[in-house]
Amino acid sequence: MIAETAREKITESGLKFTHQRMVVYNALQVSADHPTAEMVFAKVKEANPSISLGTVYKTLENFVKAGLLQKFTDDSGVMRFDPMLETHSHLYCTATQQIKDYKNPELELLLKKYLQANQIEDFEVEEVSLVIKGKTK
Amino acid sequence: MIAETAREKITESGLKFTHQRMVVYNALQVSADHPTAEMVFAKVKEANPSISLGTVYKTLENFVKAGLLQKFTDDSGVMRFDPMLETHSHLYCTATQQIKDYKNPELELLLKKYLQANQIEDFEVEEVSLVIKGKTK
DNA sequence: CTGACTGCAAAATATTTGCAATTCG
DNA sequence: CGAATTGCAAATATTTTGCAGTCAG
Repeated sequence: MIAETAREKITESGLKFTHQRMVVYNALQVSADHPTAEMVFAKVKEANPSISLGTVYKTLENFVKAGLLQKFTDDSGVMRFDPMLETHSHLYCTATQQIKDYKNPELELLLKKYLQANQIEDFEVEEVSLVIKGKTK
Repeated sequence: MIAETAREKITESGLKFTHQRMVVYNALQVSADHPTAEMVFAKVKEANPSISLGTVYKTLENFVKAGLLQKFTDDSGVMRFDPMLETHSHLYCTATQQIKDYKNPELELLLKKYLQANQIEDFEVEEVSLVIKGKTK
């Protein structure tokens, strides 16, 4: 049951479980795009009309800190939230501005190995973020 | 002479040459970090105290459109401007939030070749943007 | 019961826009 | 001269913050 998964994940991560957090959590799990705070707010209002935008912002920020979400900013400077936690790349369509996840362990390994073999001067690599820009066919 | 180079580059790119554009252009050429519009404004005011922030924004945007600069947004959603036009990666220090250019043709070629050999379904790659996160030693 | 969370509104930040005055070619 | 550019201020957009009231544990 999806409500149960949400409750587990939220409490496991050390956060208090609330109705607002549950609907925000569920909205993100089913999102294919990488929604902005406003997009999450719009979607979540259907299930919980009294939720406020400020709460959505705070909730998303708390989820990121708790490790339930990742966030990044898109080319126009707006924050995007991503429920995929494993290492992955992003495909950015320069025509439609859509952002899709692209998971390719082989590519990730290739990069990781290269950076291990070829140390960068005065820099200790923690993680790598790859954005592939192009057009959806 | 630096003023001459600026004039050439600006006019060659099809833009009208103005004093404001010259100082903005020169400020970026000598910048090592990837300045924000505000940072450019602060630096440029020394050479041209009457310049306005709006003009700096418009100038930077025009330069990007004309192909004289690249821009991207950092993790906090602020726009950064980069005078390096060739393909390159960025080193992002998670401790100091500093962003440095990292040019490595071998790595770029490796990525390019991999993506050529392994086509992504329904997607035509145009360019690749790599951000390496970690800590400056 | 108590600290954490919510809703609301105001504030802070970053960027864009409109327009009259000015400047480049 | 005419079109493009500038400076300034007001408008937008996004995100953060403060605080009084509410709720989960």
